[in-house]
Amino acid sequence: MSSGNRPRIRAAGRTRGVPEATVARLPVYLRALHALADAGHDTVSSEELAVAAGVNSAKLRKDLSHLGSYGTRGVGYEVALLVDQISRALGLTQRWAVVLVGVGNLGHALAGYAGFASRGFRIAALFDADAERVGERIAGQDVRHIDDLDRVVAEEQVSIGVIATPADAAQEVADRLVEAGVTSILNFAPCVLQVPDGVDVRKVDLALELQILSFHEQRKADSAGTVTPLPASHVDAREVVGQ
Amino acid sequence: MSSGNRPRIRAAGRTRGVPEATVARLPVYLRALHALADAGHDTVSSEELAVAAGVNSAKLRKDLSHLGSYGTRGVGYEVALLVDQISRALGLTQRWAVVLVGVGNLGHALAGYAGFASRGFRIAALFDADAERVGERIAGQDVRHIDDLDRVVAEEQVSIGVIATPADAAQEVADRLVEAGVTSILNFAPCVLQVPDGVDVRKVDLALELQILSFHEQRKADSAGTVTPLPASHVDAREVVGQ
DNA sequence: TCGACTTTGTGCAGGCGTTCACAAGCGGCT
DNA sequence: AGCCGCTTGTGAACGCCTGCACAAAGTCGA
Repeated sequence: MSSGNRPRIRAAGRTRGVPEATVARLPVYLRALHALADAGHDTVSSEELAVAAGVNSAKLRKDLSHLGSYGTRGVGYEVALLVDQISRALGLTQRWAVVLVGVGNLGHALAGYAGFASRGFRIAALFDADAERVGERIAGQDVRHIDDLDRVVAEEQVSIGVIATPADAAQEVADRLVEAGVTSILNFAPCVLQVPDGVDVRKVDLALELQILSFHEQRKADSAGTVTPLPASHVDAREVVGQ
Repeated sequence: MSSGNRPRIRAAGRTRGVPEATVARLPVYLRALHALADAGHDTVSSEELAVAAGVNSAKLRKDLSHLGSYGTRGVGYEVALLVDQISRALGLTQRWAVVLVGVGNLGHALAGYAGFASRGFRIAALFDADAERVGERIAGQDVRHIDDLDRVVAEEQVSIGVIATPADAAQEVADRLVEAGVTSILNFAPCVLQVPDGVDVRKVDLALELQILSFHEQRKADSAGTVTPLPASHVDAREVVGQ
């Protein structure tokens, strides 16, 4: 996880005590619920929603129980209510302002990614260190120079930063983001970032995922070779969907 | 999880018994080792490498112990040897052929992403269903029509497919990939894929990561509000780096 | 050659997450 | 009104992962 290994913090707040693993699945449930709502469903059972989200129904129910009791026994969950509750738990009732640093290949794509806007995030500004790129217009935004970062973050109440620079620039960008007041960073650069306590970092490493797939591919090839020479005969029953 | 929750498979093969959580970290170690090698380091201690990879040193040693005993007590690990062993474990001694389906905003960026090539993956072909896009030249490759998928996968021995299409097209693309013989899929479309047993799916959801950050941001804001009105006073000591 | 120091590899305990299985609760039908 | 069937919410068991702490094993210097 992934992921959740550190003890979750029992801080004061409505959503305290929600396990990290659950938090990571809430967006998936939310997406499935939106799809169900669009399809005209009014209520949904844990079994149906679990299938749509690709998880076990018991896990789903336990996840939802961390947010409260919003189901009706014998009936299921009201889709609209659940959308509202999960959105609230995830903090999506407000529209977060995000800055994106690095408008190279990947940064370009991220700037134009519709999924951000549709899920409650607003790209407040694009930055790059390359003077050549400053002023370029991408997805309705002018690319600004990284030196303007402090001002924009303060003016636009930005708390989330996205790093899409080359790896060798990522740490410096992270430092500047933190100094400007950003407290959450999504890092696409293939490197480990050092940040002070209180700053959350999540990383997305495109090549890393492929390398994990490579591991399993090799394993399949090995076992196919040792067990039986047929290529697609005995591959084992697995999925890795969960991340 | 992310991640590793299903029981790992004890299949016949050299790398059996490597926990999923360990597999997910091996690429990180590998990257750190490459950086150390470039910096001229010949050997490295578990403590040094752990810092570079952002993990606990005991965890690192236990991870490496799953691959075998490649360290020297009192000295550390030989960088070159470790690179070799991890590469072998991950199946990176061969160069995997990958097909990329969907050359929209994100697909474009992925096609040009240098990190794939530098880590042992070769993009064998680009595909799109839009006739408008077929023939377009991206990163030295001609975009082909999705109907050519079967032929290319067979000819080029492709076992890994990357989906970068809109969500509503992803399932059909996945079906066609599987039918063509692909056994590992990296899915960038924001939806859950149904695939037969024996096919591995990993998903990367850009908006999902932001939503997780949103959750923690809200929690910080809540606790800052309830504990003390100062904005950046008491944010709790956390990192989420691990994923 | 011997002793001191350094670092690996691992046994073990604790915590988190997943899953099973079932009691509790709600709606609908008679 | 009462019963039946369905679904939620959760107690409990199990397994994986993490991190501590230490013995084993190697190097370096005298």
